[in-house]
Amino acid sequence: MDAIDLSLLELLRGNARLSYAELARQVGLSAPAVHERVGKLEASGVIRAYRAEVEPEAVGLGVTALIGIVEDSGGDTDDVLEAFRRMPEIESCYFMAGVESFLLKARVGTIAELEQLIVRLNRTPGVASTRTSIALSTKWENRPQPVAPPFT
Amino acid sequence: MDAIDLSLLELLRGNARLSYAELARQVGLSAPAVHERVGKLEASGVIRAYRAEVEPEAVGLGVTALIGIVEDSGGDTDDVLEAFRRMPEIESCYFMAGVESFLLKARVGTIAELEQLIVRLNRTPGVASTRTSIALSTKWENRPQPVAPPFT
DNA sequence: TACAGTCCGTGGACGCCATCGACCTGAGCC
DNA sequence: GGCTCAGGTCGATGGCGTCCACGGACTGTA
Repeated sequence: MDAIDLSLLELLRGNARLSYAELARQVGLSAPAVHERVGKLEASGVIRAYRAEVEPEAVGLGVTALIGIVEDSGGDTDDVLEAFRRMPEIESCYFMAGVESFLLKARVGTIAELEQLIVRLNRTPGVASTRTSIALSTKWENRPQPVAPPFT
Repeated sequence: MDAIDLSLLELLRGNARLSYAELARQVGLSAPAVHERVGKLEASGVIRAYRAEVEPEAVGLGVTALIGIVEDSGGDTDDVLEAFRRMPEIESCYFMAGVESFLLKARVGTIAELEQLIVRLNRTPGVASTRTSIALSTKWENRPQPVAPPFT
């Protein structure tokens, strides 16, 4: 993991569909060299995936909500997590410090669907309570940090 | 925007580096047809970007925090937003319903950097107070919803 | 019905790209 | 020195991206 790897990561975070030839030109190596470096970054898990970022409204997911979850004292955290994992509306799941053990980001089409999701969450064994905040608009999301910090 | 477009979106959300030829095979069209459809999805803004998803720890960003912002009654929301936009640590920014006008997701390298970020946020004109929760671990993030809902 | 226009696809062509193997070079180590 | 290995370049080749000409389905109009 050197400066060239960091440039590659930055380029691919900006546009994941750049060709190896183009990446090679940008970092000043040959295409096969870049191919091998990117392959290693993928294999070692530094690059987790390549994703197209889709406008949520365009696929009928206009409602974004952030939901804090307070866990039941008796519940099994793994079971709760597994239940969350089975709910496709939950796009992100963070295990938090604080009273609320989890913070979920969910995306649904309508407020009615959000209501159903909250009901399902409250019924989930191990969940003591939920606290939902609705996002009126997403100013930006998953913005790549422009420069990677100095590296060891 | 028909069923084929939705399949293309789903395929590209799963792997943004699929070739047009491969996409064409999956949806049963020719490569040029897919090329044109994807081009239109990009032009119309349905596809916002293609991003490589990078393991944050691997680039020295091991600390994730979610920060709620209460706005000053006198402040200008646009100015506050602009100030946030200039802080690269802020990866996502939602405008919320509720007492806290914004929810920010920030990623930094160390707790010390988080402290500096919070100080900067509290000093920002228009910000009345902040409430920071630290994510101990990210269970998952930006998971693509498996199937797009029925479409009009 | 006939006709023209539009949309959206296919197939062919051509140049660039991905990818493989062979080879080169410098660093580290006996 | 000479071995080994990591990591690069170069050259070849098959597949891919992309442009263009063409054609069928649908629609509105005479």
